[in-house]
Amino acid sequence: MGAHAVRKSYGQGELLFSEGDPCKGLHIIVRGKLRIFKSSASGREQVLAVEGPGGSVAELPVFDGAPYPASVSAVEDSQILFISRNDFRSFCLAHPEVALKMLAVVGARLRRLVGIIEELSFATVRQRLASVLVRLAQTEGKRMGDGIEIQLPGTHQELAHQLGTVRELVSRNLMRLQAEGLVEVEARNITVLDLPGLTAILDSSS
Amino acid sequence: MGAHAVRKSYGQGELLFSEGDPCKGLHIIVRGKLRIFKSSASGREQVLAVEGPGGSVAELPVFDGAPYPASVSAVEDSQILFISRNDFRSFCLAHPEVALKMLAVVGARLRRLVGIIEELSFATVRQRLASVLVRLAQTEGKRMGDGIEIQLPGTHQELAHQLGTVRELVSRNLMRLQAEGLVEVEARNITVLDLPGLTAILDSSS
DNA sequence: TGCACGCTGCGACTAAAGTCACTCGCCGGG
DNA sequence: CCCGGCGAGTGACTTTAGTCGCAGCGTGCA
Repeated sequence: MGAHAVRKSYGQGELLFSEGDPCKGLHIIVRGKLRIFKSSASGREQVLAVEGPGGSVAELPVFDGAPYPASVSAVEDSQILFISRNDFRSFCLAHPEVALKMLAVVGARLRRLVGIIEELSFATVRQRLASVLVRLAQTEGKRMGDGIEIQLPGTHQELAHQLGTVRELVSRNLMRLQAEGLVEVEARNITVLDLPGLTAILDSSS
Repeated sequence: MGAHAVRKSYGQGELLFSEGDPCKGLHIIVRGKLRIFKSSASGREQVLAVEGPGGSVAELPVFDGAPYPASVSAVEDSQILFISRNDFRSFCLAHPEVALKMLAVVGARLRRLVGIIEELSFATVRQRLASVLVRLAQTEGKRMGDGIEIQLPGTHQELAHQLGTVRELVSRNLMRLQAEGLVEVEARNITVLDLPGLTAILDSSS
């Protein structure tokens, strides 16, 4: 009866499973950070979500039994709680409020995916980049004398994967924002000098 | 106690609700066809899904109470069964298996969204177009002497919205496929002459 | 009959995205 | 100390996407 959970550990960069693999069960993050992503034949990647402690991964195939629609890897060393498909199903049937909770979680993920679709089909790389910079500035930005200091979560390559583009465009667009006086770039540390100006980029139709 | 459902009717093109509206409840399609879509400031649209009879719409905000993430309009005259948010919630709590069913439905939608993201970030307009042609040929295509006859579900404009692009590109790419001898275009009726060739477009990395 | 409107086909153009091929600087291991 | 690898910057180029403006065509309706 007690949820039969198994503890698992993954090292940085390790793959939990790949797109297309049959679904074994639900993964809950105890410690660390996971990256859900799609990869293309030509080596490109598109990150769908990054989940931290308390988050879960692969909720959906648990319910329809179909294979995983995307791959998941560990961004950093992580500890995972694993619950098999059947155990979780019966747990949901016994506790309907848990099922509703799951619906809320899946709903939130759905919203984020819709957001990604919106950005991919309506926004330029420049706008998407500005978008993450604004988000970073608003959440983990440190107010300094001359602006807000933020720091990129990973390499340009990784950021490119999140934006659905390539490294060079990230680099170039960052430089362009700097040339326009909106930000100051020093490697991975960025100072946002003109947040309103940066925000204005988000809804410029031209 | 019995699920308090209301019948509603919508004419062709009518809007059921817009992105950002507060969520009232769940919509189930009795007859007709609904289109879930996002629209941008500059008038562009991206179709997220088209649902037919038996399908439902706006499942997710029912559970988290947040506003609708996208807009929904009727593609053709439609009859809808509407269930208010609270009625449906309590119904789910009383019948856990219904909640699980909903999870499966939402899961399927999630899968489709992931598919859209994949196409948007990895595939060209040409490939996406070829993709829908192949899908149409495989589902509702009529085998004729010289090929498979299919017919576009709507105008080029509408198809463009589904592909996340503009009318002209649909027109041009169709013409190009014709020039290459893969299809024959006569207005909205298309004859697929070389299905393997068309399929080959889908995974050409260059 | 003919006019208006919606759908489609182009041509020419601009802009954005992506590719290739390199250079440079930094850091860590041999 | 030198080397190798990785991340980053950059110029030049190709390809794809998107924009603008307009012409042709059919259908329906006055």
